[in-house]
Amino acid sequence: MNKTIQREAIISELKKMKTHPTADELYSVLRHKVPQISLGTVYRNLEDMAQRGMIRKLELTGRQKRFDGETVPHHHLRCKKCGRVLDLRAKVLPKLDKLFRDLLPSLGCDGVFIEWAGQCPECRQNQQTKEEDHDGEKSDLQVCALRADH
Amino acid sequence: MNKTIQREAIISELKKMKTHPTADELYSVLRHKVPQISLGTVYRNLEDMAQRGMIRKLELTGRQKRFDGETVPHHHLRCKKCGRVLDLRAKVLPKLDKLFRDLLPSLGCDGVFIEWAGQCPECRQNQQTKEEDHDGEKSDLQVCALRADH
DNA sequence: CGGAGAAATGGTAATGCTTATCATTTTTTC
DNA sequence: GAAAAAATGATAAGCATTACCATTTCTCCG
Repeated sequence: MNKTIQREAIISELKKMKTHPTADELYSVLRHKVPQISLGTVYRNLEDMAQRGMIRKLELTGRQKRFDGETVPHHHLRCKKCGRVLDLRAKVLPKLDKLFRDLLPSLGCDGVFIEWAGQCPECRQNQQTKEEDHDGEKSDLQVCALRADH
Repeated sequence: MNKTIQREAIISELKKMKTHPTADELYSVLRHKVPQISLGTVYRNLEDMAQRGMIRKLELTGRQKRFDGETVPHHHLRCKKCGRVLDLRAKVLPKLDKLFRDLLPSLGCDGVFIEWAGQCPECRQNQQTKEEDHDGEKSDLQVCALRADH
C-alpha cells in the first residue's frame, strides 16, 4: 500500500473523528484539507483499509455504510432523533459480551451484530429543555419498546 | 385500505413464505400468480403494510430490505455461506430477551437490534458432506469470532 | 538522481435498490 | 350506476456505491 496524500488524510481524519462517518461525510470534511480529492478515492480507500484491518466497517442497519477509526470492538447507539451513531459505554457491556461469547456455540452461531437504539445525551438534553419550556407537557419518549426481535 | 387482487396476493404469499424475502424476491414469486403486477406495487404495499403493523420490515445489516409475514418478534440468523436469513429458535432466547428488556433503561436505550451470524443447517450439512469426501481435510469453520462489537 | 514499472487518483459512467410521479384503471360510496 | 377516492403499472428519478480508464503519482533499482 503506497503512501499518498489522500490516503494519509483519509486515515488521519477518520481516526480523529468520533462520529463513525459515512463515506460522503468524511469526503466533505476532507475536501477542506485536500481539495482535489474525489469521492471515489474515499470509498476505495475506506474499503481497502477495512479489508486490511486498519479501520472498521460497521455492520449497522440503515442505508449508508459507516466507518470507524477505532478498531477495538465496542457497542454503538443509534439516536432515534438525530440519526447519529455514538459509542455506548457501560459497565455491563463487557459482561454482556462474555455472555454472548459463551452462548454462541450452543446456538450454532459464530457471531452477532448488536445495535442499540435510543436518544443520544444531546437530544435528551434538548428534549428536557423543551419540556421545561412547555411545563407539564407530556414526554413523547417511548419507554422500553424492546426490539430484540428480528 | 381497499381490497385489490395485488394486495391480497402480496400478503398471502408473504405469510406463506418462511424466507423473509426482499421485495424483488417476493415480486418474482408473485408474477407467477398475478402476471401483470409491478415491482413498484410490491414495494408500495410492503411499506404500507409494515406501517400498519400487518407485516414486519426487518432491521438487518446488508443492502436490501427484508420483510416478514410473522409479526411476533423473534430472532434471525444470517447464513454466511448462502446469505439467506432464517429464524433462530432456542430455549435461551426468551431469557435473553428478558435480560435485554431489564437492561435497556439502565443503558438509557429503548430498543436493540440483534442479528446472529453463522451457517444455516443446510449449508452446515453440505459442509459436512464435503469434509467426508476429502476425508481428514481441515474445516474452515471459524469458531466464536464474537462480533458483538459495533 | 532518474527512468521504467507499478499503483493510485480523479472524473465519469454504470449499477443496484428504492422511492416518486402520473395517467389510467379499479374500487368504494351513496 | 355515476361520482369520488384509491390503487395500479410503467417509467423516471434518486441515492449510495462500485467500476472503468486515461492520467498522474509513487516506488524501486541501477
